Amino acid sequence: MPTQYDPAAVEVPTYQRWVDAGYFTADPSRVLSGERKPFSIVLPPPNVTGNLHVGHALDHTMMDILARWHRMSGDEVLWLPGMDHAGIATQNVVEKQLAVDGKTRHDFGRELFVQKVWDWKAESGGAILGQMKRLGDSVDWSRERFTLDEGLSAAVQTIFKRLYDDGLIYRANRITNWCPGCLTALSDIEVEHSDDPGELVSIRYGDGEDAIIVATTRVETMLGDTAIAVHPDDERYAHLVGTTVTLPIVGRQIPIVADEHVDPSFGTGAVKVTPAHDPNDFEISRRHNLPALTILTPEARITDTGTVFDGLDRFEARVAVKEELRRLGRIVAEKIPYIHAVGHCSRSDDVVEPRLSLQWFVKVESLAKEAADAARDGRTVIHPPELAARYFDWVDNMHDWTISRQLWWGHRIPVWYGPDGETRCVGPNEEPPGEGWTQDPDVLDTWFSSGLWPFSTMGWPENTDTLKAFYPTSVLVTGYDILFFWVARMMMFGLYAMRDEDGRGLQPFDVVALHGLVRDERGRKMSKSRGNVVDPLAWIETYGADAVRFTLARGANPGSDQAIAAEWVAGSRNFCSKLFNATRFASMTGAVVPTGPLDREGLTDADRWILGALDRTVRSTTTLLGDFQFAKASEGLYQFAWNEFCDWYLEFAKVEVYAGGEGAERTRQVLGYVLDTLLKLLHPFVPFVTETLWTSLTGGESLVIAEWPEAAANQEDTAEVDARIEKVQKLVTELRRFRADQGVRPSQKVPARITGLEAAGLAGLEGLVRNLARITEPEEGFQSSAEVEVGLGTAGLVVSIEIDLSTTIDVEAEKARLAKDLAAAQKELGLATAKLGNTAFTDKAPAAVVDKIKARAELAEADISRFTARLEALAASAPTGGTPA
RNA sequence: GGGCGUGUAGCUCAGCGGAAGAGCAUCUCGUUUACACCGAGACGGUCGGGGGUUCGAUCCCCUCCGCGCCCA
Repeated sequence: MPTQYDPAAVEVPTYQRWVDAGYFTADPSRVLSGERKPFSIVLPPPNVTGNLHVGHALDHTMMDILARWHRMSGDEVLWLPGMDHAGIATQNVVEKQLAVDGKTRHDFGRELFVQKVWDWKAESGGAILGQMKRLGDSVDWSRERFTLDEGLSAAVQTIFKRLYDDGLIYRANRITNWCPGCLTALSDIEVEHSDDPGELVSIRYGDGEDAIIVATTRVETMLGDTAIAVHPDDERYAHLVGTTVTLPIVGRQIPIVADEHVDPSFGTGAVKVTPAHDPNDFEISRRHNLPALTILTPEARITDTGTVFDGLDRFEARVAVKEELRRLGRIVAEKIPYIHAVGHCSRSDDVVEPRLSLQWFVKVESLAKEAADAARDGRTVIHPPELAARYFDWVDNMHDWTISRQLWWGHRIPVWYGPDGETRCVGPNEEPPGEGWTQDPDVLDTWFSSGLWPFSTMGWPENTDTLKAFYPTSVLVTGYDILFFWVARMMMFGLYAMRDEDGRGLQPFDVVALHGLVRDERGRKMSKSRGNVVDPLAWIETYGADAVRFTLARGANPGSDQAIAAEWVAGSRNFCSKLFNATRFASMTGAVVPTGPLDREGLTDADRWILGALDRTVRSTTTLLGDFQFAKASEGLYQFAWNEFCDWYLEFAKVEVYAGGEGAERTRQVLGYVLDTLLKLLHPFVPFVTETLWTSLTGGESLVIAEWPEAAANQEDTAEVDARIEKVQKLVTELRRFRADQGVRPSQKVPARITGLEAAGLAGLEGLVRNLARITEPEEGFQSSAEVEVGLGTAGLVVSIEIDLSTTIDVEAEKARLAKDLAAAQKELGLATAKLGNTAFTDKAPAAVVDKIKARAELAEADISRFTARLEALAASAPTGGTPA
């Protein structure tokens, strides 16, 4: 057996073995028959163009931990994978390829272009699925879905028709977020705001007493102004309301109107009104019957203004119009730079232009209310609860959702227009109308289809066994940053489409478990421009998937961000190696995993101590996983495995095993039992290394289908045993400290006489102390050169060890050691005495607390007198050196 | 501007009314037959500042300062 674990050699074949064995395939019949409880997760569908980034790695690790834990706990687990078609992103990818040959999608026509996108998807799309396998995702590949596949497309058409017939989908001319790069409308959540430097230009309209000054960051839009608005109570402008003013450059007369929504305290209190290019202005125009003049083409070039600026790009026009206004003496002030929030397209990063256009919308009011209610009444629990406010903030203030996109790649809107202006929405099983009718050219927002994901993937609108067994899903795991993207959409559609027997909406998930962002090692957000993006696959190659998973799990505190760095992944790799070596040792010493429950008769204190700690770990791990506390669960397992099992128990076990006999046999069983249980507990976190070690240790088929451990039913109270082992640890640690201070090499054995063990209740544990502290029995000619006294937590309870170093001791080092201990004890005594001298404390504090402080004071006093005596003895006996050997 | 978080050892984070914790980093010693991807030991913190409540505050309240996120 090698001394180091090599993840690269085992991970890929191990994963393939799991898939081939069918461990991840869900069987709804076992749920419907009542044999097993269901546990289901739908994977928030990644983008078909995407690659696994470290945020996915965290998300997937959490889901996989839950899936594997529930599978081992005897639930029927469905973890359903798939991808979304990512309308804009995917179309952009293929259009970029065409652009290399100087072609556009229009050169091919709609049908041919869409075929090219499918070709691309077949060849290079979905790389992320292979990357999920590397990470170890235990998803049911037999149920993989794609938002644009046949079944899901039928689901989209079905729900569209239902919403349309219910009056929840409508078409209207509205101001929408328009991306001049992608040439499509966007929904609110596809717009990202950033504080960008721009300029705030103040322009004077009119002259003399009738002059009115407005400020804007988009000077070119003045060409489309159709009014000036002021607040009705604003006395500064009262005399102007109802009059008109000449629009500079254009020469058009525009009215001055009074509108409640103008903020009189902002700027000059007057605003220019450009109805076709600003949502607020559009509202004002509707209230005052103002015309809306579209002055920008879809590509954001000036158009239809009748000025020399027609044809200019918006940013060129911004400069040119300002210069012309300056020439006309209309510029009164400029603030440069002026930092303000600017919306960018989340796909292309182009500055989004508010633009009046005819689009399809979902009327969200009733849907959003349902989505909020389901969370408020606990049908869906948001975890951690402090993030629920964020969810409510969003669903309570949602605007109607723009669902049409001017793209070709996606679900085409199933609405047809007749020769006489008729409109007909076509359901999934209906024939489209014939001659003379044309279908709406637009497609639906990708999230319209991903909103159906929790049930469309299970076969909806058919009432399949999968749906019956696994909907509502148990938990949705996702980052708080996309709470709006996934959760709100899926909640709205799930509650609308899925109903229980009473016709009540059925929530898509029982729990929404939110995690934070993965940041770089200094806590900064990862970004391409900063160059601090980490590639989880590179880390998987270097350190193994288990190491990446364990690092992410260990940092995953609910709802909060985590930092990650390569050296921490290396630490997790080291942990996997530690497990490997512990198992290696256990195998070499002949550890056996008991087939039934462990026989707890005749066990040593060390055995009972580790079993007690193991039981606590089983209990806490199970509880913490149920509460999505991945960080604490991982940390607890790490501490148990490394600091208790490896650092102490294995050393105790060596003493017993090397002694041979019956005790050795029992220890081998305990070793096997603890390791078997530990590997099971760790399997959801680090599936590959645990699988490798467990199958080799036990000869079992697979940990994937092994049974999740339960804490011993009649667990004995190990408090006394724990106290004894703690004392042993204290003795060993103090002796090691003395040795280190005296410069005695760890491997060097030194003779020593121990007294007081029996009084401390440690009579049977001398062997452990001697072996771990590397001290031997005193032999002939034994001469103590130093005495170490170790206090064991109670005043007067002291074990003394006389050590024969067979050389002079380093008196200065020993003095320093004692002085340090003395100072600590004195500080302790000072604090305790002060408290006890305070009658307010002794009167009001609980008796148990007062007693505890009294005990501490006594212990400190005892320590002080002991340390003082020893220091005095040192000073008297050896002022210049040590005692001759 | 509104809201939500957050500030604890050099770094990343737990703890959140009764003796300051972990991992990593640093320093010293060490090839002792599971492991140098290791072992043993050590160093390191007026728990952002200031008030208040309490017998007692890192923990509760107020306030100020710093940082982050979301929404306008």
